[in-house]
Amino acid sequence: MRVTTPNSPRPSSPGIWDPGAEILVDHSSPMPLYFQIATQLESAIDSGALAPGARLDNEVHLAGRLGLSRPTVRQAIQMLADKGLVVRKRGVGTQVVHNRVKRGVELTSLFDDLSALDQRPGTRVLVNVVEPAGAAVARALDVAERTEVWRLERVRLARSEPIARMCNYLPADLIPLPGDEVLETRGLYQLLRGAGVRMHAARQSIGARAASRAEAELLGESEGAPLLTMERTSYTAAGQVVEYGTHLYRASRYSFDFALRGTG
Amino acid sequence: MRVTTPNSPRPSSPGIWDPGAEILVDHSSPMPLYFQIATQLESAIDSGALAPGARLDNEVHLAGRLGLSRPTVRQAIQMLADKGLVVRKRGVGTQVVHNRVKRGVELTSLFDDLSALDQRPGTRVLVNVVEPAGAAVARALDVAERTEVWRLERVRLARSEPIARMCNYLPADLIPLPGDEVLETRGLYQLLRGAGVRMHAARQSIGARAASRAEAELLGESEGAPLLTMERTSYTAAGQVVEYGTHLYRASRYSFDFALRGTG
DNA sequence: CAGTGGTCTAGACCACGCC
DNA sequence: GCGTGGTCTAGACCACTGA
Repeated sequence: MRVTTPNSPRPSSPGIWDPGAEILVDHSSPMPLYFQIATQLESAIDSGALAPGARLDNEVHLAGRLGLSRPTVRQAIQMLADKGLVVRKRGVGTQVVHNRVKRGVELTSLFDDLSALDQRPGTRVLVNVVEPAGAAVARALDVAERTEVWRLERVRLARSEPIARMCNYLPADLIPLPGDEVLETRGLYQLLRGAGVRMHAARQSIGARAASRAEAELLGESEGAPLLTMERTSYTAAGQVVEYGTHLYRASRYSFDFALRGTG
Repeated sequence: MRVTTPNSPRPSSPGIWDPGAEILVDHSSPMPLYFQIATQLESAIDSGALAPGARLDNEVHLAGRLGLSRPTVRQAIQMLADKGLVVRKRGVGTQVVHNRVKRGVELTSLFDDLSALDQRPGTRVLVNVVEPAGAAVARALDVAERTEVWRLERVRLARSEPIARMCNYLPADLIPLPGDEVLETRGLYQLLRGAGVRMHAARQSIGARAASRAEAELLGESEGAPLLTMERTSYTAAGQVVEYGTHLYRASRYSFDFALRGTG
């Protein structure tokens, strides 16, 4: 997608990186133009071609150079501003942020997180059944009581050591039920994404408590050790519940890192 | 800002609430038009006038009724969609979400949270000094070592019971240093907002550990009790560090609830 | 098929920050 | 003053949905 042009035909002012030279738009692509621009600018920032503090070419120039209207270019840059990658200041310009806030691990799964950290994630499947929903689960999934739901209970391993115990409930008709062997090599969110289920939002609650004897044994901790608890309900864009889960993490081995944005 | 008109002059189609009848825009106001619209629509949703599932008037009609262009109206509705209050579907329309995800407690302070819950928050100030930054604090605040920083240590109370111990570091020149008595009645974020400091993003890490003897005593727990730990760095829109804090919460009395949005 | 949101254009004026 | 982003207009065509 990104094309590098080592020498700009006309050097721009010192300190101002000229994105026009490295951005190409494809009018025949189904991908929106503003998205094409944003993607390429983001790549430039990720790769360091656009270093922190670098000023972007201004909207009007960039639009002219790309042969696009200003609103389109503006929409692209706004995407980056919303992500916190650049800062816009009226009368000044747009700059790549200095102190980049780590990309929020929003709506990712533990499996993804561990994969990204090269922690060799593994899974032990304890329960993988379809059963009628009890009252609490029915309320959480927003379905009628005794509706068939998919119940999943797993232990997550990293480098062969237990990290978490995860209990999940999902609508039974959401995706074809995978066998245990599939669940052992793929995260739940990975499976959902693969089946075209797209998460859009989630409600999450994080707390802590002391480990019971059984929990301690399962996770390789001692009784009374602090555990992180996480309860999460995930939704599609249409507001349908995708998944309800209650997870238990060893506090000695895991913490939740994330980025927040905007004052609401 | 919002004006209620009890009787619509011309009843709209059944099931479709006609926002045009209740929305007024003021072209002379310094508040952007799209923001005026979004605010009033949000009020209608909050108040229940726009019930979950209700369809909004479409963009073109609404624009015509308000005497505005479609992009302006669209920007307003997009704000609500970004907040997760409405769902937009091409070929269908815009609906108020059924399963409303609780407003994320993004970048709020514990004091705000407790105030909102009517928990009668209080504060005991343990430390309130300006001192030279050590290596770790200097790195966290992104300032030179031995720069003067404001150090704050407090115990947060709710209904006169201790809930958390909070340690914060801030650039000393950010706001005039308040006396202890001010800190006892106002949250830190409240003070910062009042001084015009606007938080834009934060990096946060939540974990858990067992209470030491001193911590247990301070918080009214027993030694070894599980505590939630939170470490946070807050930034302005320009990427400057506003505050670095390490907090300790009684797990028996507090949990972090928040909403996540978008798949990143 | 008609209706909806998604995208895009080619301009315009304004408010703000800096010089 | 001048350049910047912030806002706004009045159209346009397209893709998708549902009847």
